[in-house]
Amino acid sequence: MQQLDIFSYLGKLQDYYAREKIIPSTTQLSVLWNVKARSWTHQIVQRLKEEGFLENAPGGRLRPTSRFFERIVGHRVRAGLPQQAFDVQPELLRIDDYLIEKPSQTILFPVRGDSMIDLGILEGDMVIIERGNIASIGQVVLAIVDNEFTLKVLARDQEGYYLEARNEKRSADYPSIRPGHKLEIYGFYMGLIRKAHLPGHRSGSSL
Amino acid sequence: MQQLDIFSYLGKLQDYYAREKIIPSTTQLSVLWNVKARSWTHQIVQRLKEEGFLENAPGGRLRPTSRFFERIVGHRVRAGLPQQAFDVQPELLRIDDYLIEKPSQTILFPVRGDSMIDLGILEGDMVIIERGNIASIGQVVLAIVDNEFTLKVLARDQEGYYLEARNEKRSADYPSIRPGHKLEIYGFYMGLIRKAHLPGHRSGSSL
DNA sequence: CTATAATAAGAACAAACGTTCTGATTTATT
DNA sequence: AATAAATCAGAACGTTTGTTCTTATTATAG
Repeated sequence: MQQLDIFSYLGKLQDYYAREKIIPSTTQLSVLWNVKARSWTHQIVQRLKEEGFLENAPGGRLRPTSRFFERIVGHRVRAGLPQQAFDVQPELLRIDDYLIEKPSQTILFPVRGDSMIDLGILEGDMVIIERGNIASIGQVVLAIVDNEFTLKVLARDQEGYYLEARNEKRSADYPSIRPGHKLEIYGFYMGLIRKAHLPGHRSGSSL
Repeated sequence: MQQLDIFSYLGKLQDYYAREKIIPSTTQLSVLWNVKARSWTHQIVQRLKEEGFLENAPGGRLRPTSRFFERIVGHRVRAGLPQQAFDVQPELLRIDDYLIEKPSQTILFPVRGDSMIDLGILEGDMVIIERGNIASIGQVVLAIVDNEFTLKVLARDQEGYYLEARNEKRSADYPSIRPGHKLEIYGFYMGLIRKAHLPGHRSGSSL
């Protein structure tokens, strides 16, 4: 008997996907894999599905699963490291996938000031905002106050809704904001991305 | 006459793609877009191709271009609310491009603990690490200490290099780490991504 | 060698596909 | 009201699709 070497097929497909960002049809897979019969290609695909590398998207076409992209760093680098890291290399867009659920209603917003520093939101960060105006108390929202956007925590007391900063040290500088008549909420804080500002030159000595 | 509102179609497709990770067939696009005639769907697709949001993969199927993933960046003042108008081009950026310069040398790393909280790095964040071992003093590095990854600030005094935490409040809990004989640096902190934990539901999907 | 299961190929088919054509309806402008 | 372009719909085409069936070839264990 033999053992079908799933992984040689998988490898070729992974390389193809890295290039073309798409899983091809059975016919094209046959070419890619040097398999003469589509039926056999189909068989291999079935195996890859059983192993959890592929799955059927609505409509029947194939798409990669998360296993398809799996690659543990520890293996490549150092055997036996307890914590795993995630390799981003094969599929760049996974960060985008991870962060954004409704692209059409999402905008990025640069943060100014340190009024939300206690939540780890720093000046220069890009906040991910999803449009919507049904907010819960305690949620971080992007509100419009005096025709300017401001990122604050939505709060409420007997007098009604208001906006709170989150900067304990400078709480005096960031008093709660009570809207004149109506509180206009533009969207919700869904997360953030930050680009570290590196020290200008990398002159350090090698270790 | 009229103006075909490309962006309403594009938005629906972007949301669909975020869910299903695939561009569907013309037939399914018709359903998604509520268009009765596949011919008209085909027309809209042509327009999206002309605008550079879609392209044909080998084999003829559609795939998203990099423009497809561009996100709108908002501004401080309300004046130019991002309404996706044609006349005023909003600023766009791709999250992955923005964050990652060298995909092949970049990994993501989940943060545990609050030892770096003063730098706005919280538990649950994903730190972006670029491999390399030439570090500058003051830089945040991912080091390997006792066979575990740890994120700390690289420092140096007359005795040599060591690692510092950044948590003023609990500085007693995070003493500086002096490597036994050799300090092994895995990579540098290049930024981070954070998914806000919303009140109620939605725990993160796997990356 | 023989038996057996994995591997490979081909033929065939209904369904779905991308595309083109032709015609109807809507819409804004004159 | 008349016009012209944009929008929408339906039908029809040849091709590719995913899938199943049947049959040949290989490799290994007994």
